[in-house]
Amino acid sequence: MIAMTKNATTPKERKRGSGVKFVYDILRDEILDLALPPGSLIDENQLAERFSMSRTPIREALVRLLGDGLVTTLPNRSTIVSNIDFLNLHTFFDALRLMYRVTTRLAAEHHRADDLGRIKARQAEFAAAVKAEDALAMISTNREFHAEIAEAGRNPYYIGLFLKLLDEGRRIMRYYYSSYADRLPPQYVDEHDAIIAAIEARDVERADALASAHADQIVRQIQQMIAGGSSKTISL
Amino acid sequence: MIAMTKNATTPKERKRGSGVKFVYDILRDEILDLALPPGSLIDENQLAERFSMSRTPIREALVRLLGDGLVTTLPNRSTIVSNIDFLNLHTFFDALRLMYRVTTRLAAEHHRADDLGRIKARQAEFAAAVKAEDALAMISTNREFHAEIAEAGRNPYYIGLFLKLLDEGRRIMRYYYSSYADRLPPQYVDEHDAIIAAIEARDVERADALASAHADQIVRQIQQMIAGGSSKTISL
DNA sequence: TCGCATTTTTCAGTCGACAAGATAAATACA
DNA sequence: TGTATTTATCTTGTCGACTGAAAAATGCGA
Repeated sequence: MIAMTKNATTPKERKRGSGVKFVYDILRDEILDLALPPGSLIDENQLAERFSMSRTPIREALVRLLGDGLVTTLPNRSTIVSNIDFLNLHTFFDALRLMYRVTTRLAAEHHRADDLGRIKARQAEFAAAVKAEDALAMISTNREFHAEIAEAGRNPYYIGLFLKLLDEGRRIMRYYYSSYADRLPPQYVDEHDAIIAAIEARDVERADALASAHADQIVRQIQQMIAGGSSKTISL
Repeated sequence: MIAMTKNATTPKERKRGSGVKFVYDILRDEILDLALPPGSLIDENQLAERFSMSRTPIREALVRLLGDGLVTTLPNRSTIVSNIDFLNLHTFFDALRLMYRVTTRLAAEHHRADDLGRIKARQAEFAAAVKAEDALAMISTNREFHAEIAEAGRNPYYIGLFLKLLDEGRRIMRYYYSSYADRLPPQYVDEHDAIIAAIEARDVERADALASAHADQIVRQIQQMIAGGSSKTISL
């Protein structure tokens, strides 16, 4: 039997219509955290029992995950957690870099007064994670920081792709993540600050350049992790 | 009662597992062709009867369309065909332009021998549509042409977003499309040829520039359609 | 011991039914 | 006659069961 660890799962009753979102969110999280590693078999009956609900809402959640590309279904056979395409990681990096740039550009162009506050709040959270040397928190707060910037850019198409990429990045990082205190480059905090300043000054070109450099940094770090990492030892 | 026009729908039996894809494809097509205009109510029971199958596969198809953003569901109430966000069309144009550029760039960089053949085949189809002054065919063959280029670029993230944008474009064009022979700028054919040449020569920068200009052309034409079009008279 | 055909088992795809929200209709009341 | 409240209807969300297709298990002959 596979992992399929914990946990509670409300023994009580759920509100009508909430069931799907409930299992979707949980499964999605478990996939991105590699609690369900790529290739894991996903059994509908098992999930139905685990969440103590019928197969129907489970199925709907799986269809959504399919749409996100997080699971793959073999026709008439089991559905599995999608594999990470390690051979084509460069396409991922390329798209990630472009989205970093484009969203930051647009934020510099279109941000409104209250956007800055939210962005700075995310940056504070990120700084706290760096200070605490909590790499996992870094990943997630970094995501929120850049997602907030993307929101300020107000292009739903870019936002959608960017979020997808950031999530896939989370999965990749997890994969190559061995120890807690790998290397935590604190210059990220400064780079974030510089990006914020450029956005605030509405300096589109500078924002672009900074985001580009920042993206290169991050991509490089991930590539280092991949190259040097003891890999596949998923701690925690 | 709403439109929900034609048609046959296989009276015979379907193969197991094909049901969902079947209704998904048809509904998707009808939405993009505005046979189901934005805001249309989508009734599961009605569809179930129309396709003579249970509500379950219908439902799954709708969930997929939801993932594509083509339909919207009001909780516990009906699902409707998603509206076109006319107020933010500029975000659409912006993303479309970028994807035109990026995919063409990558095609120039990464295309392989047999890619050119496929691309040229699509271009031939496009030229035929132009010659026939069939604007609807132009839209669809133009889509296939650029989709083929995107495939040659081999970045699944860009391909995904680009296809989504091209489909949304089809819907928008349909919306503002009044007469068959609006204006059919034949220079598109030449522009396509130039793009092909640049890709073949692996001249990335030239391919980028040409794609950029081409995108601007197309965007401009759509904007003209919107501005001058008698609008909302959806013929055919 | 191995390869192939056959049976068994498992699980995805589909179905019909029921129950809970929500809306529209009907009724009561001021 | 207009507004509030109850009732009826309609539709979605969920359920349990059935069916069939593919994989695993079994049997058999070389």
